[in-house]
This record gives sequence, C-alpha cells and structure tokens, in this order.
Amino acid sequence: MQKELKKILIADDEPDILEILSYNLQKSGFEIYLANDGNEAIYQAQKISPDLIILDVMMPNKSGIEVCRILRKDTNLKETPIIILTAINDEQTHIFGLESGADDFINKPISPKLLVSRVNSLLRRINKNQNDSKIEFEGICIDPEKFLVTHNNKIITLAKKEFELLYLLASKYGKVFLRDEILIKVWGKDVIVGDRTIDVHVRKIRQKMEIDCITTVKGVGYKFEL
Amino acid sequence: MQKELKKILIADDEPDILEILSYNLQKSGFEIYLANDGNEAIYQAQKISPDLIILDVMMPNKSGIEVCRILRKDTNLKETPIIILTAINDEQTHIFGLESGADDFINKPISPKLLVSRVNSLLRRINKNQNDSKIEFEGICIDPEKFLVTHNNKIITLAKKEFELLYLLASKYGKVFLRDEILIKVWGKDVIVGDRTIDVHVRKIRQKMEIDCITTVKGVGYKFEL
DNA sequence: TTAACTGCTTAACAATTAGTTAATATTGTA
DNA sequence: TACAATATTAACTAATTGTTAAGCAGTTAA
Repeated sequence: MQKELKKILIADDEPDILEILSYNLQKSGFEIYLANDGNEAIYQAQKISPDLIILDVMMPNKSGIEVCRILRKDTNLKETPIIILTAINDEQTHIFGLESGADDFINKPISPKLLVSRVNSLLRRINKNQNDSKIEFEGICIDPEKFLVTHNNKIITLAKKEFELLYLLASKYGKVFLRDEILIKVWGKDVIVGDRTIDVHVRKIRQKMEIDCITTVKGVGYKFEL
Repeated sequence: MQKELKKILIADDEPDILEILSYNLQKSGFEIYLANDGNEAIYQAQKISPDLIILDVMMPNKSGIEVCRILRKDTNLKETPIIILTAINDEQTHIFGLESGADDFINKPISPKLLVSRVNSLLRRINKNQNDSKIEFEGICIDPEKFLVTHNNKIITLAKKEFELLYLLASKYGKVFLRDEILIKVWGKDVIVGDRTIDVHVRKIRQKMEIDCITTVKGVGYKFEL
C-alpha cells in the first residue's frame, strides 16, 4: 500500500536551476515534473494537475507572471499553490505577482533548504484552508461547513465517513481516486481497515443519493461523475 | 468563563518598533505576542489566534500585505482585525492592503496614543458586530443584550452557559460547530471540562426550547437548525 | 449562620448509531 | 469461461451521544 507522492511542476529555462530544484524536492519526497518555458508550463500544468507549481519569472514565450495569470483562470488550477522565483529585490515583480494570484515568492539565488520548507508550509496551508469550501454540481451541493448534502434541494443525511468520502471524490470532478488514496485521505495513514470497507461506504452513499454519481473504475478506484 | 486579556500579535523586523508598540499596548491592558518576519507572523497567528494583528509592510520573508492575504484565507483568522503599518504617503501599499483584507492603516512614525485608540476602536467595532446583535428565526428570538430567548413571544429562561451555547450555534445558522470549537468558544481555551458537559447543556436547551432546534452531527458536533 | 436555591459539572448507565467485517452474490474482463 | 474485483447484505462491535440523578460551589434570604 503506497502513498501517492505530491506532484510539483517546475518551470524555468535554466537547466541548472531545474536540476537543483528537482534534486532537492525529489529528495524530500515529491514527484517532479519539468517545463522549459511558459507555454510548456501551462501545457504540463493542465495535463498533470500538480499539487504545487514553481515558476521562474524570466522565461521564453511567457513569463511566470503571465503563466500564473492564465492558470488562475483554469477551473482545475485555480487553487493550486504557485511559487514564483524572482531576482532579489525585484519589487515590481512582487507586486505583479501578487496581483496575478501567486501564493509565495522565493528570491534567487535559492537556498534548497528554504525552498523545501516553503513548499511544505504552502502545501500545509492550502490543505488546511481548502477543507471548508462548498462543492456544487447540477443540483448537488456538498457543504462541509454545514456538513450537509443536498440534491435538488432535498436534504441527504450522510454519516461522517460517508460525507468525507463523497467530499473527497467530488473535490476533483472526474478524477479517479485509487483505493489506497481514499484510505489514506479518509481513514488516515495509520488506520488499517479491510478491503470491503470502502465498497460498503460507497454503497451507502449511492443508496442515499438516489442518483448515480460515483462510478467504479474496476481495478483502479472510484470517481465522482454525473 | 474568566475574562481574559485581548491578545495582540505584532509583526515587525525592527526591534525598536516592536518594543514601543508592545510597551504601550501592554500598558493599555493587552497581552502581546511578537513576530520578527512574515512567516513567523503567520505561524504565530495560526498558533495563538490573536484578537488583533498588527503587521509592518516591510518585513523579511513575507510582506505585511502577503501575510494579510494569507491570513484572510484561514478559516480561523478570516475575521480577525488587521492593522498594517506603512511608511507615510505610501499609496501603493494602501491599495494593495485594502485588497488584501486589512482593516486599518497606521503611518510611521507611530504615535503610541493614536495606535492605542485605533486598536481599541477596531476591537470595539468588531465586537459590536459580532456580540451584540440579536438573532431571529421563525418565532425564535435570541437577544444577547437582554439575555433573553423567546419562542413565539413566550419567554424561555436559559442559564448563562446554556444561553452562550445556544447563541454560538445560532450565530451561524446551519454551521456545524465541532465539540472542541464549542468548548473553546463557550468555556474558554484553558478550561477543562468533561465530555458529557456539552451534551447535558444541549439537553437542557432542547428541553426548555420545546422545539427541535439543535441537531447532532455524530462524530462532528452540533448545529442550529429549524 | 443556616437553609434553600441555582447553575454547573460529573459519573454511571442506557440508547443509539456509525463503522467494520464476513459471508455470499454479482459483475467485468482477460 | 474463469478469475479477480466489486456489490450487497446482515450481523456484530466499538464509539458516540442521551439521560438521569447526585454533588458541589456560590448566592440569597430568613
């Protein structure tokens, strides 16, 4: 039962920087994807849905700021934390960066240790903040604050684990969650439960929801889909 | 619940400023916490949940604006009043500061007297908005000023803790309050009471209210709902 | 000062519900 | 088809909450 690594996309046109960053982050247990310019960064980001993105300001084709601005318009990547690499004392970039929706800035030259700690703290922060945003799709509303699911304004009462599971699946529409992934995120890393437990919970959700919103992907996992 | 001092977190990288501010605010009856840069400010804020935060704009690691923006995303600190210290006539900061969710600005050099009065007025404003307002739902009226609950014009007499608990729950209709959250907000952070205490109070409220307005969310907490 | 009262907390037990498992049926796919 | 993966069901148990009564501390009134 393996834990899925967090994915980080790094975009920079200087191979040396890419190497330093990816080496250090890999060592800290992240899965690294690389891009060499702005356009590639956007392409990759959309393709792999990373958990965090690091962008250099100075890149061919599109600057980090531009990339950031574009990604913020993408439904899937709106919330993804973005770190921008700037030259030291570059106030202007700092300001534009904030405007464009960046979450953090790191000055070059980069201290690997600092970088890793920033990445971790950003991921922690985002994680913590995300967990109370409401999710809505065609008649279905999942509200973690009220701990409430409604379907066409009809209230559906879910138990805690059922709710957490549904919320997890719905948090990324269409994404297939592996069984292991579900176990870790809903039950926690250290909890050991049998194989059928997930199925039983899925069954209960399906029953209560009355519509088919959870799809089985045999041999892989489950996904939320209407 | 004991009357605790209001906590203020001050973040600045200049020790002199920290000292002046903390001296003056302490003298005015506040409990002061300090941070030396942006990251520390975030860390401290999340740790101690201050009643008010004062941030310098220019700080290492993260500017006051960035810190402000980040704190505003934190569920726990969304509502905490933030004062930003700026250099005089710094229009740019002012604009970004407003956008980032700051509540007030104070220009350097700082007059301690002015500072204290701003702090007080900000706390008063926030307090007023939160604490004194009457809550009304279909026949139920909860008036903290008169310490009175009525249901269809019939007066219901609640004890202090019962009232506080009901008021807390009713302050966000439908929101589930975790047991820990309830303990902290009604009983205070430092008070340790047994597990059943909340239940017993809920029971008493339910009995007295005669209608079902508190819903149990098992494994999570309670919410106010009609 | 005592007696009566009030509000808060606790402890013991009851009731309920969520979560899990295990056994069996069904499905999808190589 | 045969096999493995998932679905379904009901039974079990572990955890959480509800209820009640009793005790304690502080307050009031005689």
